Amino acid sequence: MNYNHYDNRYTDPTSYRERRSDFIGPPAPHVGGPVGGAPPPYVPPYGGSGSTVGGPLPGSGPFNGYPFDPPVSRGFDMGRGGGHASRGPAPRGRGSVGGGFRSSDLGGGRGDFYHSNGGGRGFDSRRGGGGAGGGGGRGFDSNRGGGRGFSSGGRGGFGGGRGGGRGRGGGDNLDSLSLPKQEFRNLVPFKKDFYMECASVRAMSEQEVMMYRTKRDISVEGHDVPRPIRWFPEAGFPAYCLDVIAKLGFVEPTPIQSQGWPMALKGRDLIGIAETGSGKTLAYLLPAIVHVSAQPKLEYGDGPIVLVLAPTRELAVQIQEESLKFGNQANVRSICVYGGAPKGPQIRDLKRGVEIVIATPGRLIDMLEGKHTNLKRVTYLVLDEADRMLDMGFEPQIRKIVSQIRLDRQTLYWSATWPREVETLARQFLRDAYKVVIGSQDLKANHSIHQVIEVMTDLEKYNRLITLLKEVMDGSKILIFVERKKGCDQVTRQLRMDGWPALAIHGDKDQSERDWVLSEFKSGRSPIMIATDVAARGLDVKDIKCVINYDFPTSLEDYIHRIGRTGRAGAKGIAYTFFTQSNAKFTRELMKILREAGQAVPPALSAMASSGGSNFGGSGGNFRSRGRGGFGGNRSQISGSNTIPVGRRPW
DNA sequence: AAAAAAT
Repeated sequence: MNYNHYDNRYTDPTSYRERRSDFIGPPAPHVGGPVGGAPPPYVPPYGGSGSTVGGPLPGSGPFNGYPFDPPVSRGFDMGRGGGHASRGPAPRGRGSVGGGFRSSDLGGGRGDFYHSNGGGRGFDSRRGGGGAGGGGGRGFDSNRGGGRGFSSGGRGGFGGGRGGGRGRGGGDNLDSLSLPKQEFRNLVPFKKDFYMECASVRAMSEQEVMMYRTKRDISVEGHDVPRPIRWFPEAGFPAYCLDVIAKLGFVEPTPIQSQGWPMALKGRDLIGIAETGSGKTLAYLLPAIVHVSAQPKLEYGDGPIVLVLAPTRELAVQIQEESLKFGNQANVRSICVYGGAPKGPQIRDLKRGVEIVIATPGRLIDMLEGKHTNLKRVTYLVLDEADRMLDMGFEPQIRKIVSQIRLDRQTLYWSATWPREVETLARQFLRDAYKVVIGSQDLKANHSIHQVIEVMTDLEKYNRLITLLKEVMDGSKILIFVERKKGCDQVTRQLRMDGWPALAIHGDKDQSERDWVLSEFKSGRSPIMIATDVAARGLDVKDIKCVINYDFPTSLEDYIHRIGRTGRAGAKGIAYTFFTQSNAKFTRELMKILREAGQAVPPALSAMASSGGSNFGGSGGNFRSRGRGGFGGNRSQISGSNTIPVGRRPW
């Protein structure tokens, strides 16, 4: 139990409960709204009268008693407006962290995948059969060739993909010095194909299979694709898993599950793309449990068998919670390894031996460097939010981690968004993968979310937020996204000043505060959460009524993920988005998303599209979106130049 | 022109 992320509460001088009551006040006949109880009609709280849900205590000012009152020095400044004014060098919160792993460290000329055109990486050599470790490569190929002859595919391994005359000089030291090169010789073979097609599935005609897939919008790629299963028992999971599924109240597999499970159980690599809230986590966790159960028991000193990587700590924790529901059996323990929490308990748990590790990359690398665990026994690797994990900031870390894992592993990628550019990079870590996409691969929002776009200026945002909250607020959960940490604190502070029960979460806050804020939000005790993109992906909070994009996100993928915090598991949701002139470059693509989802396109928005999508807000636009939106598409792409990053979406 | 991820 020591690995529980709430541990820090118990080590705090003030207990969690004390702090809570400090904020909310006594369970309260005298406070207007009982915090946890049935939500009364929300009384917009101007004037800080005591009559608010979880609002300020009687007689207390804003922030009074908020246990994580942000110090003013954090730039928690009350002035609003002028949001985009400051252009100084953004103070990097975690400068030291950032420094170590950026792609620039990987040596000259490499470029991240968004820029891959310039890099000359020779991706394709991999498929051609060989690549032969690419000169100074890492020697994976030789390892492979020597011993096992696992899979005769012409897979060049990493070497092939990367070598390409790049001369990985200095940059690579980072990998080789801090982590010993993994030894892949004489690996014990392992089993990864567990799939036995159920008779009722085999009985389906090709026709029926096709119809089933069409009806559920399932498209598949790869050779030897298994048929979808239609009911939980057809997957062949252990009985106790089916019990849990029944207890959770699931009736029928979601499309990603019905096609993804047989694929994953066959032991094959997989790219699984399905909309937010459609059950991707279970799509990989249950096969993981089957996988683990078939492996020899862990021995002393062994690392995990299953490794799940996630982009934020909260998401990692959530995945572990999910896996705990199923992993009650002694042979599938799971722990979560992530930053911001004390290392000691994590180290202890790792050393004790654990089958499933769910981790954020940084802390896992830390653990590997400290030799507290190893990845020699990992045979089932999951990248959740895979496109995010392969994004610039993460890719080097992923590369480093994956280089420690045997090549004949099973690798699975999952996300709701899958930009085409990511696939080439992604396939470097896969072999002979299936791909299953629910719906089209184009950017697509969950259709049970009602999307409302409101065009306005920056100066109008706050007032509109207040009127919107008055309209919407009935005590249920509202998640507000802002672009930056500073703005996150500002909006939160202002809302609290105005008496709204709002808490902020972002990456500059202590993990203990992040945990606390999220739990307050989840429980509904604090029904308004203001967040940066730390909360954009994966988080599954029950009954979020409404998402508000106070600031438009920096990519449309993020837009999809953010609004996907509502409308989960078949529920309806609503998402309001404040859209300003400075977001004009997203106009066309956003309209496409709206149309696809059958949502109204407000005239003010279409007007922005026809007015030319002018996009010169200061310094020239975000390279990631260049070439994708507005009319500016081809405008400024100097083709062939390595100095101008190639946009994420070349069409 | 952001955020996130190790200390």
